Amino acid sequence: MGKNLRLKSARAAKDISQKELAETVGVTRQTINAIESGDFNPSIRLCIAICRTLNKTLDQIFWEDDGNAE
Amino acid sequence: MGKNLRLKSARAAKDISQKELAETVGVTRQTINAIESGDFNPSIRLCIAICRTLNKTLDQIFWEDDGNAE
DNA sequence: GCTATATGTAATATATATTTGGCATTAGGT
DNA sequence: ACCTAATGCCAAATATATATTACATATAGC
Repeated sequence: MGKNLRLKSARAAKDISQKELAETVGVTRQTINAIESGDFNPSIRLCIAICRTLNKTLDQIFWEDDGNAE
Repeated sequence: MGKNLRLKSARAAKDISQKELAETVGVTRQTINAIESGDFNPSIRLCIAICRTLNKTLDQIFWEDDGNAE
């Protein structure tokens, strides 16, 4: 499963650590780390919470196969 | 938790039954029913599979809080 | 009235997301 | 050299998504 580099990048763009993001959305750091690593398959509500924190939408962070131009 | 009427509506627009959608995305009918009923919190991969089947994006079916004009 | 399809819902079982706790590495500051 | 923050990863425990089976209702066609 591929890494989620868009998540990692959006988090970096806001200068938020994995730990901070995790606390903000109410999960543990390991969960955020696993999502970025592509190790699993988070729930939609968690995805929505992450996107809100990073000021992105679901399509921008989790949708695949379209135009993901940098 | 609110019902997902956008999902129900998108499915109706393609004239696909809960059972057909379930088989297409590889889950059971009860799972699709529970998502439409808002009873739980599906995984992002399942959401993506549903959206692909219905020719919609994540934002169109699962994103909340923006402009959802009918 | 009978049969078939579509839907809503419930109980129990299984798979997996998520937590907890821990260890290792890297980079920065003192 | 030491300390701290940030990250990657791992094993075991817990919470919850999902499967399985089943029952009920409504509608449509025969």
